[in-house]
Parts: sequence; C-alpha cells; structure tokens
Amino acid sequence: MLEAAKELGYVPNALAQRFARRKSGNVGVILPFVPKVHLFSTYYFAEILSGIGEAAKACNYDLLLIFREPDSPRDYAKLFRTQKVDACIVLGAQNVVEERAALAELQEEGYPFCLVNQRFDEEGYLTVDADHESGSYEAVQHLIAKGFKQIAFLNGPDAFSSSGDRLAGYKRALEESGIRHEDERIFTGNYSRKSGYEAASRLSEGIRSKRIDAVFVANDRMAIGLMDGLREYGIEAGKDIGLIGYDDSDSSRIVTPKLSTVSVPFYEMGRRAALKLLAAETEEPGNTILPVQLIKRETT
Amino acid sequence: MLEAAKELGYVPNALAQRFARRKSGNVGVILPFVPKVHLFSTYYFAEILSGIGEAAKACNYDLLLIFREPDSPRDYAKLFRTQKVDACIVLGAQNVVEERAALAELQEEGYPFCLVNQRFDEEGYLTVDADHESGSYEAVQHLIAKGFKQIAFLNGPDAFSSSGDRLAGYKRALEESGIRHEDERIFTGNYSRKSGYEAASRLSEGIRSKRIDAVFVANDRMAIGLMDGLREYGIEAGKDIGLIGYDDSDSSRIVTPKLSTVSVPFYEMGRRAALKLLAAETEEPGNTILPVQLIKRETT
DNA sequence: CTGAAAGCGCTAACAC
DNA sequence: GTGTTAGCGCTTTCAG
Repeated sequence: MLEAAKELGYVPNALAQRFARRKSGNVGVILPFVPKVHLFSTYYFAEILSGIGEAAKACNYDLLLIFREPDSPRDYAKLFRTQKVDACIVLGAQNVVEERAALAELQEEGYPFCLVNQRFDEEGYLTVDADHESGSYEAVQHLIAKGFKQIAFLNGPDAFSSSGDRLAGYKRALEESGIRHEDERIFTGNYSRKSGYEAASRLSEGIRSKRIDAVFVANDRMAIGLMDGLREYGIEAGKDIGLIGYDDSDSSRIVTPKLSTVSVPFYEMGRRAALKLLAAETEEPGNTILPVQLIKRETT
Repeated sequence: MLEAAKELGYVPNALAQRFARRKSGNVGVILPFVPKVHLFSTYYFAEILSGIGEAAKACNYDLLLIFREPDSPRDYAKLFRTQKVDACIVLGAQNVVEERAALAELQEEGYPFCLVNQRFDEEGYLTVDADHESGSYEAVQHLIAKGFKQIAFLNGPDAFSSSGDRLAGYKRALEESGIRHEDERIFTGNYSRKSGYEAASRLSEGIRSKRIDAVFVANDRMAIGLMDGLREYGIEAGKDIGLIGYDDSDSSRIVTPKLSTVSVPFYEMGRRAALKLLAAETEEPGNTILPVQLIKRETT
C-alpha cells in the first residue's frame, strides 16, 4: 500500500531519516585555508576531492566541505558532536601542537577520521600517504644517473611528514652513490611559487661557484618559481642545471622547459581515504602508502 | 539553568535542529563531471568554490558538494525534495535540453538556485556572470591596437552563454575598427588543452597563407594547447602571431611566452552567487554581471 | 516572560 | 511476516 505512494513521487525526507537514524550521512572534508593565498596547488586538492567524491557517492554518503579559517581554532570534534558528519577527512594537516591536539581529541572520543598525505607515525591514525621517500630517492637517483653530483634540495616545511620522507629519500640516494650530503645544499620553502622564486638568490651562488649542479624540489610550484628566479641570474634549468619537481601537476607539463617530476596518485589517495572510513571492511586498517612514479622530462 | 549546561560543553545536535526547523542548513554546489577528464580548469572551480565557501560560512550555512556524473539524470529537484539542501548553486551548467528541463523544474517548484558563469536570458534565473562580451571586445581591441588585422577566434562550445557573449564582443571590436569578420576565422574547441592543440593544424594553414595574424582564444587552457600545437608548425606565439587567452589562470603566467589574457573574478562570482541565495536582502535580484580585466603579457 | 507540551517524519523495536 | 507505536532532540506554539 505504501508501495503505491512511493511510486507516485514519494521521496523520503533525508532530514527526518538522518535524525531518526542518528547518522548525518555526511563525510566532512576539512580543507586548509587556500583561497587567495594559493599556498597549495589547486591541482592537489581538486584531485583528492574528486577521489573522495567518487568513493563517497559509491557508499551513499554526501560530502560536506569545511574550509578551515586561518585564525579559527581547529575544533574538529565539534563537527562530530553536532552530528554534522559521521566521519571526516583532513587535508593539509600539519604537525603543530594545535593540530595534534585537535586530532588527538578526535581519536580519544572515537570519532572516525583519516588523514591524507600526512602521517603522525606515533599515533596510529588512519592515513593514506604516498611513498615520498621512494619518490625522492628515485628523483635524486635519476639526477645522479644523469651525471649530476652536487644536488641541492629545496624542501617543504617541517610540519609536513612528507618533508621528512623526502629528506630521507634524498639522503639515501646520495649515500648509496657515495656522495656526501652537505647541509648547506638543503633549503626550505613553503610550497608557493614565490618561495621557489626567492630561493633562486640563495641557490644561484652555489651554482655559480660550481657547488650545486642540480636541484631536487619538493613540489612543482616551487620548482617553477625557482626556474623563473634562476633565469634572472642567467641560469637555465635543463641546460645549466638539472631540476626535478614533485607532483606532476598540470603546470609541470606546460612550463618551458618541461619539468621532470614525480607523479603522485592524489585522486586515488582521496578515494582510498574515503573508503577507509566508509567501507572499512574492504580496506586495510592503519596507514596505506601508495606508490609514486618518476616522470622524466626536459629539465633533467 | 540551561545556561550552565551550555557552558559545560553542550552543543546542540544539528541533526535534530535541522529536522525540527525543516531546514538542512546546507547549500548544495553542483559540479560538472571533472575528475580525470580535466575538461574545465581546476583553477576555475577552486576559485568559485572558495568564494562560495566564504559566503556560506558568513551566513552559517554548510557546503554540500555534489559531483554530477556523466550519465546520471540531472535531478536537481530531488536535492530539495529530500531536504538535503535549502538552496543550490549550479556550476558549469549548459544550455542543453536536459539541463534546461532540470532548471525549469527547480524554478517551477520554487526552489532557490543560482547559476554561475552561465545565463539563460529568457528564463530570469538568478545568475552571476562575468562580462565576457566586454572582455572579448577589449581583448580583440587590444590585438587590433597592436597592429593585428586578421584575427581568428577559437571559441568554446555553443552550450555556454559565454560563447555567444565572446563572439559578440569579438565581432563588435572588429566592426568598430572596420574589419570585416569572416566565418572561416572562427573555430570551436571544448576548453581542453587538447582541443587547443588540435586546432593548431586548422589554424596553421590560415597563418601560413597570411590570412590569420592573431588568435583570440576563449580560455587559457586551449590557448596554451594552441601555442604548443602551433610550435610544431614552426609558429611562435608572440612572435609570428598574436595570441590572447582568457581566465588569467595560473598557467597563463607560467607558460613561455607569458600569455596575455582576460582576468575573471571567479572567487567573487562564487561569493556573490551564494550571497544571492543566502542573503537575498543585500544582493540585487536577477542577474549580476561582474567586470573582467584585460591582462597584457608577452603574447601580444 | 517562563515553562510545558505537541509534533517534525522518519526508524526501530515490539506486538500481533 | 505485517502493523503499530515509542521516541530521536530539537523548535514552536500555547498556556500559565
């Protein structure tokens, strides 16, 4: 009898349904503060978000987008207490006290969440990461194979686990080839194009004095900024110096010369993160690490 | 007395609240199918989405992200019937029968929605658009001022109102300078880099035979693809031919030579669209058109 | 103005 | 199985 009603255009009220079930049916995606500042590449987030979207849809969940504000306290637990989300995925999490506290609170209260591209190894959180140690190792190994010996490294901020991973991969490749690693060849930027551009002045000296003949950069944006910056010193990537970026973003293919880089499966990382939360049975628990791939182009 | 409880960590249950109020507190953002295909630029969506996010937060709404699937019927009304959203913003809407029907249904049932970067002039929907007619006019006028006379146009698909707007601006600029407009100088792509790349073969003939000396392209992605394609024919943008893109995307600054383009306030467009729905009192009704800005770089 | 009570539209538990 | 009913945690209305 209710059958008939349903067939004549009845749709259940999701609000009532969710209230009665005490499940919001939402997975929250927490985004770091991006607008205007462009600290992170839109490519990165668009891919991860799309991957999350696919998995969420497959599991009949809706996606609630949460933009973190620069100043607001990261009260992730509130999202759960108010029942706005049943689970959440944190993008761009950093290893800083406030973040650690917010995540620890989630953990303590038993709220399901998953980090993407960031690990807190001691904590045993659900995590989907890419194998940045290997990616960096291969990138540097590739530079070495191309004959470069004095390889500088422009890394990202310490607050990201990938920075530690990349440093480890960089060192491993050098050591394996018997090249001594020098602290003075290591530089730090903040992933922005500008910070790469600004690193050019620091690097150009080493290049001039023949103490740097190639640079491995932790993301494409900085690498491209660096290319532009070095050009002002008359140094041409791919000619005067070897250069390899990271992410295989659209820009890496567009820039001249085309940037060698490391491809990261962001889409798949997002998808897997969502699956870990929404279809835990089929996914491995704990930390998942996905492989990356070296892309050789014109700058090496 | 309840005061005390609230101060001691009480948070209202949003599920119950929304159910009782019969308001979801969500604004839905409908995204066209992007993943993998990259038909639209991530830049475009990231900006609009961020703008929507800002306004939504200011109005105490949450953002529900809805990825449209390529095959799924566009049943936008269902989002409202199930009370998943109180209002929605449609991105990348196209002037095709299915879309028109879905939007007409929303209108008939009185569900609030707003389109971004797409108008259906006859319908009187809420819309936030950019002034692509003027943008195109200025772009082409700029090419003319630079001495180009045989200006081709690589437009986007007809299903977007911006294509008609750009064509109108293109023609107006030509007419105003007494240049006859030739249909054979008008080409169509689908906004992808690939379609720009492929247009190179068609355009190169006209360029060789001196019947085209500049190209106005409806977005940066196609313009960059075209640059790359033309290069294979030995034609260098900015030297052998004038070129101007559209969107002022990150890539336009990264590419060599730097692409002249038209800057579109995507962030603001998103913000205004959300405001129209959530703070209707302070926003003008109907269609809002935001100005764009010509950016002169190396390709003109 | 404060306080009690009905009811939002479902789900889930229980009785038939 | 099928049918009934309590109850989810709020808002809103209405009585006091």
